[in-house]
Amino acid sequence: MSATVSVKDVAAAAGVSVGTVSNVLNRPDRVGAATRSRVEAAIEQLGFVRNESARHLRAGASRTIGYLVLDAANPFFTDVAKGVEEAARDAGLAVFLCNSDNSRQRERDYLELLFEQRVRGVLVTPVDPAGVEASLPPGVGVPVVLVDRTGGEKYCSVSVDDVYGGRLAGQYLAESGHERIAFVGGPESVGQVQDRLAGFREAVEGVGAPIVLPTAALTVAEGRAAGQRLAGMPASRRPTAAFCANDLLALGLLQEMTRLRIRVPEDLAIIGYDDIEFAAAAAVPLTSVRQPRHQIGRTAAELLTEETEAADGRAHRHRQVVYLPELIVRESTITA
Amino acid sequence: MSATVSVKDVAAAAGVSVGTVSNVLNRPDRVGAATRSRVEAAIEQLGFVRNESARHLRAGASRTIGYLVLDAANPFFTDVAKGVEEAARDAGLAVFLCNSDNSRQRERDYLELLFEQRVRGVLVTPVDPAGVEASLPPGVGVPVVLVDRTGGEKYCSVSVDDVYGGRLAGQYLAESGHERIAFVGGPESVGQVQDRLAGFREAVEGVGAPIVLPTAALTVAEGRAAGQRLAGMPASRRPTAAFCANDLLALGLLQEMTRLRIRVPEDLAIIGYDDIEFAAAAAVPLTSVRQPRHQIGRTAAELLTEETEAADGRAHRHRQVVYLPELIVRESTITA
DNA sequence: CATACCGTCTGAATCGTTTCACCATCGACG
DNA sequence: CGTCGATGGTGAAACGATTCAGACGGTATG
Repeated sequence: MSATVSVKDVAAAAGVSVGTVSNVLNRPDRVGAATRSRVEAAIEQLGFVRNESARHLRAGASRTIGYLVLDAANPFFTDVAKGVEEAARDAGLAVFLCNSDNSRQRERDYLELLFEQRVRGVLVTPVDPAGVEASLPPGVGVPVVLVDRTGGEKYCSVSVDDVYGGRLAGQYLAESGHERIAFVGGPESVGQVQDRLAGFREAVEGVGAPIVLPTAALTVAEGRAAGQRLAGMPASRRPTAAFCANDLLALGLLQEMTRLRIRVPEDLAIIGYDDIEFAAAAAVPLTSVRQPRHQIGRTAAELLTEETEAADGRAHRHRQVVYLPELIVRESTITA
Repeated sequence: MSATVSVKDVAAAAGVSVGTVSNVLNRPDRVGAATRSRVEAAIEQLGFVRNESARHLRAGASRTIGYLVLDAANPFFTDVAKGVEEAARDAGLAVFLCNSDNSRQRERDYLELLFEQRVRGVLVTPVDPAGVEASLPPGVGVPVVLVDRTGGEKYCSVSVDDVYGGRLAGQYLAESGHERIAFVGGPESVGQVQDRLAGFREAVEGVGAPIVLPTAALTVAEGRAAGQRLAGMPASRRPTAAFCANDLLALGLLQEMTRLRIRVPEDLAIIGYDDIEFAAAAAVPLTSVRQPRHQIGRTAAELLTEETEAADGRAHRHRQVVYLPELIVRESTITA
């Protein structure tokens, strides 16, 4: 039981050579029917499970890719992951999910682990927009595709134009007549936050600079905290609209407003970002900037397989796919 | 670049034998300082990355575990996963997350993959409570721990007493004076659903049998659908309280009630299950049966490492850890 | 001076699978 | 009857890292 069964054991039990066992496993048609069933019986009976490490050591290529995600608890990423898995499955690959949880250290550790495993390729949403390359030992021969970030010319990437998304939100609020407008989000080190704020700033310029409420993370709890700060402002100077860097923040903010009896959208209009499922499911359904989450995942996985296959032939040109987000208007911003 | 570098290349570059390179990697103290730095320079310069497959083939043990999850989009599981990762990290292990997405087929595929990789151990929340063993090729020597399910005597497991949880919800509603009570959940094949309903049934027996609204899945969308069915009932016969098999359903139900202007909790009290973060963040904060999500994950990972280590020594006795859930009362059931 | 011993390094064997050149058997064909 | 082709099977080499018995100087010990 405890001793693991190898092809050798199977071969002995079936009275054939190891080569034949391997053939049964990989090209059954090359083997006579009688022998084949004898080998198959032995496999079944001994409970043989092929050792990937050995197979892989010989073959050089694995059938697995890794997706290193920034925050597994954020529904945005799990939706992207679903797209990834779908496309990977179509290509006959399996996906290992890893969670860097916003930690540069864990990101590095997991990348190293994935490279050591010689996975077919790696998808990664990097913690630090700039420092991707620092964490990526170059030239291991493992293709890397950036997800939800661009990576210059050095990598394939799939991203969404966050500046444009911020602009969408800003324009909409400005056109709705709001004059005191807040931006809730942080930390600034996150590229997505920077870009969304930049686009937003630009769009609301006409009505004045936005009040920035920085947060320590993109979580529901931080959204609630920002809500308290916002509620603490005198009503005459309090913003009438808030754009949150993601939906988790927006949901937290919304909850806190409800608790403090500040009406949404009458007293405060709220826009989120990502359009996760919980955004529509909130009691005051959330206006949000939608990203094609599923599509992002699919495309990323497709770029990866493309790069993998190109490696065999001639050189591969890195591509940067950029999607445009879309504003989904719901009750949280509609004033009658 | 494309050709991968092996210890042999490093050895050649540093002018030493492969054995020495290996020693630098694994027991640096056995190697002279001068030689060591020469080897390290070569490693750095060639961009050498150790091939896990080879190392592992020789060593027989990997430093990775797998966690095969039922639904990566359900925050409950991502929270459990966080606990798993934490404990695994303490034990020096890395975690690969896999998502069976409620599909028996994918569950089998991923288990096979993990076994083939000879991971140190596997945590799994099985799709089918009964058919775990069917999917688990026995005796591969890879320890398996069941999460959120019990597995008889054959596996270690960490679970929560779902019957008790259902009873908690039922008792609370019955004591609150509700007489027409609904249960929202499904499919019945899911063990968790069965148990929660059983406990619930038992507890509300005194006030009459619950009205069961079956759902096809444990998702927000299905919760909304159930809400429509519920709203379609004549007000005189409509339940005054609903217990949902998980929080996603409850959130969907809540949203639909709000949309249809059925007041929560005045017209309909709602109890969810899991107490995910979004439950507290809902605009009508949700009463919910809380499971120690994080603790479940930690304990599961600890049982796994325990079993792994015991394998070396004498026989291992499987343990079943069962936690008790706790009712968290919030506004969604409080009638003034 | 011979011996023992230490620190350092080498080289070959090993893990389990795949692959490939090669062998045996047999029927068909000229 | 010899030859040719299939067809089905064999066995050893190879993948890359680890490990272990031993080689080689050099120093301390008796």
